[in-house]
Amino acid sequence: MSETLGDAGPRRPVTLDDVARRAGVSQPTASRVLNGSARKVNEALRERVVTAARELGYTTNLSAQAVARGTSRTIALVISGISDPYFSAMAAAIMRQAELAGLRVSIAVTDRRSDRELELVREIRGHQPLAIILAGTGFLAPHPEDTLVDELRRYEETGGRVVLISRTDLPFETVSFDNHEGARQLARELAGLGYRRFLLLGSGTALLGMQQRIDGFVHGLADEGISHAADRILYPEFSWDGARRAIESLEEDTLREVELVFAITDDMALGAIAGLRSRGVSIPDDVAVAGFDDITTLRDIVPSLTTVHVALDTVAEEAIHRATTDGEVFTRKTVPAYPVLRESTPGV
Amino acid sequence: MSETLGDAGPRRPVTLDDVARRAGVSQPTASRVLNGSARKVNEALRERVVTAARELGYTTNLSAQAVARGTSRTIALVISGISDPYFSAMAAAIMRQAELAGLRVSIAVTDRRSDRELELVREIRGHQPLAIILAGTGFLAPHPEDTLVDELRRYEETGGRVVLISRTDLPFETVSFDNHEGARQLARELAGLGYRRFLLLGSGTALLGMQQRIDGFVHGLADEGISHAADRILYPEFSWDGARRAIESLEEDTLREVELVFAITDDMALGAIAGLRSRGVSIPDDVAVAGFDDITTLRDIVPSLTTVHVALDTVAEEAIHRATTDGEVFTRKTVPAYPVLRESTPGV
DNA sequence: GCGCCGCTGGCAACCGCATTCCCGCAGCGA
DNA sequence: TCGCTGCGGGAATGCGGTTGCCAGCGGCGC
Repeated sequence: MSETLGDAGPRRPVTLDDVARRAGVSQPTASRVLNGSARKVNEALRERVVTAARELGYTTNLSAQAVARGTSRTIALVISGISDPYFSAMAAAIMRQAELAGLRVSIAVTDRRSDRELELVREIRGHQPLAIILAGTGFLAPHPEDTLVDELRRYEETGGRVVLISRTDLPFETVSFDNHEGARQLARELAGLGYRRFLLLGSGTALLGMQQRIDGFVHGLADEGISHAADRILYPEFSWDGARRAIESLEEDTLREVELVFAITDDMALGAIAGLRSRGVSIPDDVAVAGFDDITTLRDIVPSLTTVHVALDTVAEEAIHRATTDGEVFTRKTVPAYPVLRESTPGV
Repeated sequence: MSETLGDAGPRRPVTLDDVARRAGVSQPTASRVLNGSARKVNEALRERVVTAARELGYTTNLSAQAVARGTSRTIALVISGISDPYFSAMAAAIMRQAELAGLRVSIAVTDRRSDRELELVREIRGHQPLAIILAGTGFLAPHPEDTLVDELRRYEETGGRVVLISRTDLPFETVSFDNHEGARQLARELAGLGYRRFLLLGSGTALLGMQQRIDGFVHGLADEGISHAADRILYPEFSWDGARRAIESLEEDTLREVELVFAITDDMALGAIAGLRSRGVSIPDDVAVAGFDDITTLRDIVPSLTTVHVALDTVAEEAIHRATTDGEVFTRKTVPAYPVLRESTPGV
């Protein structure tokens, strides 16, 4: 055959037809053998098809399959940023769970731009995945969320499932951490260690989950009879740098009064630490610091960071479960979060 | 119409046909308007089509488009792990460049299992992307690489492009850092700071790029007349924990002689630091430490880590360029890497 | 020995979109 | 006014795979 000499030029990919022909069966039969079908095929034929497929190096054209079936075994994950340790840990957890469920996952990154988020969702809709999981914390301000909601609604109407993680602002299936309770417990533990004068760093951007952490912390302090906490709450830009700058621009007097800084994320806690150090403050001797998220890659920070641990795997599992179980309506589910005390808050 | 009352049950997604019908044009015309076609369409019709599409919330079915066109604007990125800061930074860089080039990127994670890697490549082949970029450091040992090579070859034969990052062991387009030169320059700088007695941490798994870092470092020391360096090279497991354990199980006498530990990755350098600290060694006063990769998320480590900076964006750009430019053969390209001295190596 | 049923393979239609080809039409020059 | 050219719309076909349906075959019961 010309097989032997034809090594140049892009050859056409091997199709199911090729396999069928080589195995001497019809194309539907080959399809039934190679791609999970309910119908049985005679063992001898099955064997021939499998062999032919292997010899030819056949791979199912997943696009064609998706078109024909009208659906795919893929779930789409939308996150804010891939190099953010929180999101990458989340993505890893989701992928782990998805693999267990025999699902592919395709990741899309919004880069924290909500226009991009909308664009991505539209594009994803074009892929007709089984489900869309939105793990990015939504930024309410910039663009009309209704457009996004519309888009997601449309997607749901055509049989897709939408799952939100840590984002209770949209009317879809939601899985989130117990931000309020986690922060509250943390506050109580810290109060138990003798801390009394706190500085809280929230998010300048309106983020529901983040505000819950602030509220929970304040609530926890109130539980312990510390009621003046709400005086010292800052809302800098929601980032490492935002936290650092907030600390750096603090009045000297104000800073001197602070015993402990609680930031709503580990990332911001690190920014706060950087800011504190640039002002010559020693941690934890002068000021203690606590964060939220318990990010693994921060294990090497010195002093080790007191924070609130969130069960990513549980959240991921719940999310995948909701993504794959259709019909039922779960509404909102909350996963526990609990404080982890480390060296950055040794107590007074 | 029944439109008004039919709000229950999965409705069929809006297709191009629906749009065409509503706009009162033929389906090809709608196609030409909505998806980039060479042919022009009358402005009035174009308008009608666009409006109809918007009103109906039409989204191109990308799978169908891929089937019809036989190709897609997607590139597939294969990395070892998503929560590894190095890979997530790499992925972020690739996505940035891809977006500039108007490409989608779908990420697949091997979890460092080479069987999974093979499986993924087969699956990816089924998606018929424009290109496959393999950024994971290959693990040569476990499975016959030829199978992977076969698979990639097949993919190339059907018009796809394969690009490898930091992985010079396979016969495809390759972009990598100048590991050797980067490490060599670092060694020379450190020698210039007065360090003389080094401990090197390599990779127990055979990884070409990683070995180059060791070789380059040794070479650099030799440049400075330090020739006995090769005595103190350890090859622990290629991970944070591997490095930590290697340090912890060091003989007391051996440890006492060490002035500086060079690890082939920042990750391992951190493991080494953890190990050193657990043995009561102060950094950098007793022992200095240097790594490789210059991972951004480690900015908060104290003391800040001396390392070798790699230009991720340049690598990503080169990779995308190779992924999109067909016909030409680029073979192997090297991107510079240069040392960055920080607090972890103050000099003797 | 006949009829019925169940099993399994193949035919053909179909999924949603792109593209080729054909044809009508307007515009232009002669 | 006629013919030619060029543009743009539409019918038909194809992409790779799936699935409803029919037909043929073998097994079984009576």
